[in-house]
Amino acid sequence: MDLTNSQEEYLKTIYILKNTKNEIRVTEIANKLGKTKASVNNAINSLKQEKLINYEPYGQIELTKEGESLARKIVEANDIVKLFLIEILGSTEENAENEAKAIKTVLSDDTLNKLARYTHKELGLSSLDCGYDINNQRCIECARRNV
Amino acid sequence: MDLTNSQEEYLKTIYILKNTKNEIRVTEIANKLGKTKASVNNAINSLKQEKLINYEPYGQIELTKEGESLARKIVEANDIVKLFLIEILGSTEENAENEAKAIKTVLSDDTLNKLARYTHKELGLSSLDCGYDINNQRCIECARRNV
DNA sequence: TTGATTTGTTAGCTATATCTAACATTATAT
DNA sequence: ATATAATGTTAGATATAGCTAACAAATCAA
Repeated sequence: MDLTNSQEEYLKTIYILKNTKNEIRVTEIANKLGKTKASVNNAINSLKQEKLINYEPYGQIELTKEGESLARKIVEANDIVKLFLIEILGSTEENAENEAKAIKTVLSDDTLNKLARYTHKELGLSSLDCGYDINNQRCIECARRNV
Repeated sequence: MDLTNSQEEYLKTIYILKNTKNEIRVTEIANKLGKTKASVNNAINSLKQEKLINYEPYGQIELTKEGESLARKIVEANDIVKLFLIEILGSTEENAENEAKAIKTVLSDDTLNKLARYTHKELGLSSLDCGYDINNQRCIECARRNV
């Protein structure tokens, strides 16, 4: 039931595009990820099979409830790693983006939570331990500041 | 010329076994990595093709100069990530081992250096910035403490 | 409204990485 | 010295993830 890196990448992209455009096109995903339309087609069919998106040929791409929640988690994991790389280690935005993408797929929820809490604390966003939990409610402070 | 994750994993294992045993057997690698002997066979042939190991059927596995240096780097990257996960985030040894393995393959040299320096500094192993560089000489303090 | 352009799909190929099963070689023990 | 066990190899299958090229459907413009 676990997604492959590739599937996560596609799901993340769909989620992000959903929040900026009203229509998602296969071509758009392909361009964004630097893949061919054929590859995207394969990918969305595999996501459909996993019931993470609804899709009919030539139709709209829609995230299912499960797909949406999984995507949210993936994006959030990405943000956690990126924040750490940029703010704590001093990586560049571009570098952080690339590496976060790859790293987030291999970290356990527990590690992600630890990393988020550590980073928040170091940055003074929370006093001691914000109790961040990627699967549940985010700490109020973190939510307010969107970190 | 870049190795795949899988190749890195095999190379790392060979390097580590070399330092503990005088003989490396295909079966041993297979057990250590939880793969079949057939898979190991494929892998060592691909490493041979990359000139990272010397190997003749039924013979000894030997790291070439290039293989040895690459392996050293992989192991060191692994240690950097593991140290951070355990000492800074408080992960368990087991968890850190698993995640470090996966993470190290995607981090740039630059990020690894930053992570090492950050961890060393936080742990008080170095005063300010130990100047750790995975490709060159390690800082004297780090080398002495083997971190 | 119809032809051109854009968008999406399908078929078939490639490469990596795994597996199982069968076979070959080497080592061991009596 | 030879049978058995351990070790190593090969062949062939599967799955993922990508590609190109050819085709199909939808959209747009004249």
